[in-house]
Amino acid sequence: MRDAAFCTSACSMTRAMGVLGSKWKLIIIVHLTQQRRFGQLAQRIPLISRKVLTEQLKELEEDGIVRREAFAELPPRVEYSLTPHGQALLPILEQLSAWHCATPAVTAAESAPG
Amino acid sequence: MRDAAFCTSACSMTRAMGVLGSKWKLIIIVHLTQQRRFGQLAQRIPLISRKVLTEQLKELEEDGIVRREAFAELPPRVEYSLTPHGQALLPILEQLSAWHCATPAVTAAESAPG
DNA sequence: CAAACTGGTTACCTGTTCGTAACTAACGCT
DNA sequence: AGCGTTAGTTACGAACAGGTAACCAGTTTG
Repeated sequence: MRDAAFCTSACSMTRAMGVLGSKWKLIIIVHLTQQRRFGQLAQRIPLISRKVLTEQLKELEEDGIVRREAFAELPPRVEYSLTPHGQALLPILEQLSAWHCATPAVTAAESAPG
Repeated sequence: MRDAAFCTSACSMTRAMGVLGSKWKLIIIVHLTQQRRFGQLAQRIPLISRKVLTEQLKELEEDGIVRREAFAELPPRVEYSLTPHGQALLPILEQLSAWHCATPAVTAAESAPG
């Protein structure tokens, strides 16, 4: 989802979420470090459908995060890669993954004392 | 949204998105560095409704990211703050905001050559 | 002729998210 | 008695996100 109202907010985190705030985009960006072909991405990203992958890649391309290269072949071969702007996200996403791996184990009982 | 299927994925970014992948959560976390009262948060976070704020704070509390403290007062006073686990997100979110501020200006025409 | 390949599109449907507006509780004040 | 305060709840409807399945194109192969 690209949220126009978010994108024009005075709050920079809100603007960032306006562009990246789909549940799939950060996942796709991370996977682009390992696969480039559309079909490979569709196979390797857990739980995603081709329809959503296509849509999200299109938005990422429009936002200058991803680059699309179509080769003049049949059957069609298209490869996606990160632009420098997209590459700049990678260290941040690695920290986010690491943050989540450091999540303390909590039981349901103690995580919601309220 | 908390997505159970995402939370059990083998991919760590997918698991992280299973917990944080709502469009509001990172925004709320950032705002908790400046406001603690529920009403202040509702006023200062752009575009959010009290219903969504309540729901998202509850999930953040359940996931050990946010701490809720209710004072024995009337009318009720409740303050929210980040747990150490939530605090650990802040440098990452600052980088995300900075990344977005560094977004190159693109016209619609040049951002979607495909 | 049919099948396979790839990347993408589309119609339809379901599930989720969200916003609105009204409501709740108990106290203090007028 | 009614109003204001705060934080939270709830019902309802709207909007959005997403999945499924079928379709498309052109070449190659059997």
